[in-house]
Amino acid sequence: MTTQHSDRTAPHEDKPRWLDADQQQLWRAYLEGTVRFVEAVSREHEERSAVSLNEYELLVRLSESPGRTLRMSALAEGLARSRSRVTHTVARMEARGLVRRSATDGDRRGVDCVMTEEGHRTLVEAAPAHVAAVRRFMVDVLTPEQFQALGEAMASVARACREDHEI
Amino acid sequence: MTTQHSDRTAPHEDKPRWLDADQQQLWRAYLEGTVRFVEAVSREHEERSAVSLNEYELLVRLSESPGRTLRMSALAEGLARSRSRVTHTVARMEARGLVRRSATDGDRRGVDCVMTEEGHRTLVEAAPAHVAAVRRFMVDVLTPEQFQALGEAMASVARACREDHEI
DNA sequence: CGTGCGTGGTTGAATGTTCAACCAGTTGTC
DNA sequence: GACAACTGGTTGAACATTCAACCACGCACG
Repeated sequence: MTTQHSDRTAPHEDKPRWLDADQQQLWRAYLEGTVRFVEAVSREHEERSAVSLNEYELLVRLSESPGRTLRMSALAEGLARSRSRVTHTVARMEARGLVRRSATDGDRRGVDCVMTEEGHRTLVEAAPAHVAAVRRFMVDVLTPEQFQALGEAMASVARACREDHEI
Repeated sequence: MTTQHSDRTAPHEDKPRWLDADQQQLWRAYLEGTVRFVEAVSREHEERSAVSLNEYELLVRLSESPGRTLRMSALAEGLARSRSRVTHTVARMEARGLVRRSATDGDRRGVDCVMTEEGHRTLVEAAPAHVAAVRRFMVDVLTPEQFQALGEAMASVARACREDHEI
């Protein structure tokens, strides 16, 4: 693992010094942690479930919405994904019978995405493995205080990103 | 099978209650924060730089290695990406003159990836915008204590994931 | 030696994502 | 009420990633 990081010799000269050494280390830990975490959770989905992590998250959103229904744009916004990506994903899931599309009433531009019974069943089947993975790789390895600090910090980050994007 | 479950009552009924309400909220914040953050930083790269966030991270690894060189497998492991993915990415970057491949000496199976002068120049040009984005969307919106807690928590998560993967 | 197995890396096809162009419907404005 | 600008969504081609099959080399053991 190449976390060799040093001021002593040439190798590091290239990187502008933009955080002090301690901060660098924290930043690296953040990077590695997030990527390994989604990797680990995704792996669980591939191995044990009929839907990918992405699809699972989409189903979760639908399951939480009244009528198990959400507009395409609301889905995209809620998942922080491009509209195009959601269109394609939903198309594939529709072909598998997990969701179904229907016109939004009131606004004829809109399209509602509705979770089917089959989609619901799939979600329920996938949930335990998902939950177990999140526990195993995150919740259970942190103290409650750490988990809370993590959530609060990321809430601030999310807000900053959201604000910037909207402007 | 049109066994309508009670759609209109508790919208949340579907999701097994696997974390208490507060924890749910923290978990959601984590999810949203991480995805919006990479989205925001990526956007900066698309807009202001010649390399994507992925390619940038690869160049950073090389810049930190002696001789600006790393074996393909070391790159893959360090970046937590599949070997295949690194092969393809490096192929594209090689075509653009950012890196170059050469045989590892001592082990004729191995391939070294070397950052070129051009690649180095590109990295140096891209760095300020990258740094600014990370500061703007994360470091500057957190207190030092928050940032530290975040880094430490993710270090634990990373360790848990790594251990699981190796076994 | 030779055979078998593990490692390092590539390949190409299938799959998923992005990007830009587009269509249809809505809203505002004069 | 007509026209421009905006919103919601789709399309298809370009691009990126994954997956499984594969090749070449190294290592161990008979």
